[in-house]
Amino acid sequence: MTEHRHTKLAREDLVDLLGDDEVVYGATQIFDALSDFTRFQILSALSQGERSVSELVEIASVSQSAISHQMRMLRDRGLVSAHREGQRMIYALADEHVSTLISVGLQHASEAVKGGRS
Amino acid sequence: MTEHRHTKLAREDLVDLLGDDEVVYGATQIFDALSDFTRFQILSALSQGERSVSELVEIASVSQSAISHQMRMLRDRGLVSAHREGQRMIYALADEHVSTLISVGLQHASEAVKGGRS
DNA sequence: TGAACATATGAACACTTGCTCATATATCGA
DNA sequence: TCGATATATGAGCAAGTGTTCATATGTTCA
Repeated sequence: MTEHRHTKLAREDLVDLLGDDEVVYGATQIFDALSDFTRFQILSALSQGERSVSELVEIASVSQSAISHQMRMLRDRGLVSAHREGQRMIYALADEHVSTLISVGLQHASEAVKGGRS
Repeated sequence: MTEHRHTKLAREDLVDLLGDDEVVYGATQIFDALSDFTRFQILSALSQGERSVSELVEIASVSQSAISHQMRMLRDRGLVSAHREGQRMIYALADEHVSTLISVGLQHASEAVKGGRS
């Protein structure tokens, strides 16, 4: 396991990363994962703990098939990990950054929505 | 102007926000803005300072029309603001959260990519 | 006013996406 | 092994997306 516990990036390092198309593409991929309502709900739930597929079906209110398809994508992108427990497949977040992103995204949205609500 | 300078959210507040579909949808919208390669480049550039449309055309290597279309979307979502300076339109980030998200996204991607490169 | 420059807009199109339906695979208990 | 339960997979489709091309609007300077 690599050690990388929320070390803040210097501005110059950030600019370096921006010059690397592969890194930039990778960044867009994680944002893409969070850009869909269903996937956001899945990842938010996982950010609070492991969940089985059937639990996620309940949480996201979509079909079991839809959840499975989404989980495959999230697994392919390395955002979640899975292990079997009896008949159930248990999914967990595989990337600590996702939680941070969810938190910042929600904070942004709640401030944006506050303005529009009396 | 509302004061909201990076106050960290308590876990309970986060769970509250997750229950609000409107807030969740708003969060997915900002992630959607960052999920496209062109828009990510635009927003990264703006996170380092104001830019005109023609500058963004250079940075993102797409047509002027493509940039204008994207800027309209970013304006509609309240992520950028614009003002005119002579013949130029100058765009700027309108949301401080975007910079944070870009930074975390790049950090995630650089760690992910590091593994795949010798 | 008219040419040159900067940006915006609308239509059209290839491509992608998230879903459903049907079905396959995997595991458990009797 | 059989039926029940849990999850995965593939095909197909309606809806959405990002781009380009052509053109419109806006601004400056002579």
